[in-house]
Amino acid sequence: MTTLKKVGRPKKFDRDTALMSAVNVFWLKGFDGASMTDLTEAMGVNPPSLYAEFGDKLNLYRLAIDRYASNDACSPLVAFESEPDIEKAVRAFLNEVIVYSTKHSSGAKGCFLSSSVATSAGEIEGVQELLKKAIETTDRRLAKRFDEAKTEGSLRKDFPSLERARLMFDLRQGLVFRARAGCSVKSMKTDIDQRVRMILSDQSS
Amino acid sequence: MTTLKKVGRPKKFDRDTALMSAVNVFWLKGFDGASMTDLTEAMGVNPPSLYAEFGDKLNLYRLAIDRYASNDACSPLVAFESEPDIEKAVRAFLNEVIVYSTKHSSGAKGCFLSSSVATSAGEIEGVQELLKKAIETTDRRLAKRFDEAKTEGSLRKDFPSLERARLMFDLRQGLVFRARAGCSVKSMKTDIDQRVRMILSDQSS
DNA sequence: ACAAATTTGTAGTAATCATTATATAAATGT
DNA sequence: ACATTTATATAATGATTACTACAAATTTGT
Repeated sequence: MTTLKKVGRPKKFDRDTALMSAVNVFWLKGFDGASMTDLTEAMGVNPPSLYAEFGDKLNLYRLAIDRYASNDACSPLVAFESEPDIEKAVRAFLNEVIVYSTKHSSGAKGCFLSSSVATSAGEIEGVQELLKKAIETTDRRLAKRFDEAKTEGSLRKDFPSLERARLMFDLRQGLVFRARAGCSVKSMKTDIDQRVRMILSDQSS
Repeated sequence: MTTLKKVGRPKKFDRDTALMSAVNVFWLKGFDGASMTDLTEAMGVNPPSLYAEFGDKLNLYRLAIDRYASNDACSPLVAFESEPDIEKAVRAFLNEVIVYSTKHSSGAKGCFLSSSVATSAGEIEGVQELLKKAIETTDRRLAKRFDEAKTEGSLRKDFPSLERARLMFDLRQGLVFRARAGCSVKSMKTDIDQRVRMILSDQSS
């Protein structure tokens, strides 16, 4: 039984959907640019309910970051992990980064963490730590896929998984920054083939 | 004659130094996070004088972005351009990006454009265009140095200057993002040698 | 010395901000 | 049926926001 009857008037909103709406508002406008009015309207939650459920604005922001950062379904990562062929997987990752950062349904460009949260890392307590953790987690998640390709035999034994994971992730920042700046999909896609080769290249030479 | 006597009470501030102080405040706090009180205090300019000199907050922001983006003395670029040996030049660029984004005198981490301005590109009119222009200008400025190395003979004739310029710039975004998230200098420096080789590598194989 | 011009410093404006007090509505338990 | 519990809706709170009116201060020109 997941739905156990509770006393009192039932909530009008779903916690997780409301939180994702908050992510979209913060993504589009940033922490300081997003007003509580923006948030309550987008989330469909009245101020008193919002404060009861999520605490104050800062706490809601931290929860939004955490929700976004711990999203296993992040499409570029999923694309990278679900494609069996490692070369196609790397290509799918880069492709999906471009699609994701230019065509998100909320209208926000780039990536919530690197295009919006980064700004508040200088001032808002706790944000920098959340960001750092998200980066390290993603580095490891990317490296894991490379490690699997190594044990499976499609990548050579001395392939530097973590180093190339960081490379992929850093290239990603470039793409999302360009997306936020309004660069065209076409202009960003021109370098993909070359970058796939680089990421998988043997640099012992 | 640069200093011509003007009637009226003289200004107490230097326009350009005040503008650079504004850059630092916006860099640290973002557009919405920076209050006019923050700005007037840091710039040493009273509100009426500020409005007379720079217009409203939005116009000051645009001027600050323009001042920062058109700074020929950007230390990573200068390092890249002034080192004669192309391999050392690439290494100097990456090194300087790390130093710049972690040790800036204002206390702000990362890069003003990618760590702060990017947030406002979603909402504030004109910012996205300024960003895009800055990216394209930097891409070309980096490519120019590669072209010079080609004509001078230290890089092969078919070296793809603009493609590698974009690569360098995108890798830079990764570094400044990590810096903003509080990653250590040491952790970021580990990949430099490998990345230098990649940027200069021959990918015809 | 005095008028004209321009900036400074202070104190204010109206609007918006995050947050909360109050009252009403909708569920369950007995 | 009625008390208890929880969430809702509205409106108000004090603080802060961007911005400006006003008077004093400091320069040049005559």
